[in-house]
Amino acid sequence: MLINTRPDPSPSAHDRTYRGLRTRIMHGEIEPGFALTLRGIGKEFGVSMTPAREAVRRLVAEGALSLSSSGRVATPDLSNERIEELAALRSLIEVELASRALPRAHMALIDRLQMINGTITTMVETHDSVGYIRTNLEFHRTLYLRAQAPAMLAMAETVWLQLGPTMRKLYGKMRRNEAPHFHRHIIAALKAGDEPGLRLAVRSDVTQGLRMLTT
Amino acid sequence: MLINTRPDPSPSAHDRTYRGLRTRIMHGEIEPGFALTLRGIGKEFGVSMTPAREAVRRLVAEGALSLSSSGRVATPDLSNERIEELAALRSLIEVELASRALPRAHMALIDRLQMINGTITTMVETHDSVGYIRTNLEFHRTLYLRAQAPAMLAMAETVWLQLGPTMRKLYGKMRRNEAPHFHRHIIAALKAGDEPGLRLAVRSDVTQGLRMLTT
DNA sequence: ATGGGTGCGATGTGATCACAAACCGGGTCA
DNA sequence: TGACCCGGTTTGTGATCACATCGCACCCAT
Repeated sequence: MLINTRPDPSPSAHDRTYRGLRTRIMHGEIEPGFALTLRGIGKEFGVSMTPAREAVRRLVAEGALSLSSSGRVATPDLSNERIEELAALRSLIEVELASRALPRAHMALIDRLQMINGTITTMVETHDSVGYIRTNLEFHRTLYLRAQAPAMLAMAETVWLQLGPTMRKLYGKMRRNEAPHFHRHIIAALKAGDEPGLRLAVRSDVTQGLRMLTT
Repeated sequence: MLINTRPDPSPSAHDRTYRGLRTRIMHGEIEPGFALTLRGIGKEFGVSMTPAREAVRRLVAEGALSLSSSGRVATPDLSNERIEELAALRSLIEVELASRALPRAHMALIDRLQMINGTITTMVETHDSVGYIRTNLEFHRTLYLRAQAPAMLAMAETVWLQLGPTMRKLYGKMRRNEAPHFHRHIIAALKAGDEPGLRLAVRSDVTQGLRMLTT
């Protein structure tokens, strides 16, 4: 009766457009500063301008897109200060999410995380930066889902969304030859039930990428 | 040239509608579960359905409004678990904001906070719950503006927005006869440059209201 | 009298259109 | 040669319309 957790049986045109754009942005498939047009988005998703505009407005509200003064829409090119803020937000929220997930982390979850981490290694080896970002986010989301904190998770995803295009630039320029080793620390802390260690590992993993950009 | 921090010289119809609704929601002028209609919103702000729909979509994206399965829009009626999450988010983000504002807090800021706190007392005495919520938020925003962290502040305001209608219910039912005394602790810690004290005071102030609801 | 079906009004959705502003050329003149 | 102007084109905005869906109340049959 009140269970509306169903993912929506008939996705509206607006929702398809929104989800499509959102995924592309979050996974870093669009470079910072790239300009989009409503008619172009509409044509791409087979809808008219109206749903395209709603999807764009929604993404602007979430900080995934930037609206210039004349209404032109583009992916944002973040300043270093803003990147630092967003990294700090990631750290704050995700450390809390990990901490809440810890007591509920069964062995099945840890196995799944290890499997995802293996996929990340594959992505690194094949130099698939989009796949790397997507799988890395899947690693974090899988862990945080156990926290049973949907509002916090939504907040964290909003931050990921804002960092999407920048992550593309970041991981594009860094010589990456191995999966993030802090993921192993996270898994180890989960196994040991070590909360301080988990918090430190998550914080380190989240803020490691930042150092590449602002220095 | 690139300075588009100007608050927008000609507010569009969509923006007026959005801001109007947002203010009313954040200040607790609408009770939880109240239903709105696009045509009603349009008539109220003198615009057509299109800008009204965009404003609603934006507010839904920010969690300020809830979209039922059939597309009907209403202010959300939050569960206790969600309220706890949002309170925890407020605590995480606002403690960080206060901490970042501390080194930049001059005497003029402290004076201004004390003045706002006086206004809060007035609001309490006149039983103006909307005015109370508005002035209380002004107190926090004035402090956090000094942190020079716009992304974090935006995140905090999003949380306020989601809690708006619930705050109305909360402050409506509590017998309140004095301004929140943790505000005095905040001001004292600012004066003393006491960061741990400030963090504790902010955390206490933010989570105090929660206890009224979930118990 | 009451339960269920039916039709009308209200509501959200998406497409289309008219319009204004912005952008991007080329062409012209100093 | 270079800067400036100007017109065509692109783009966002907001209004309006047609339509599907939902809710609700009224009415009829049992």
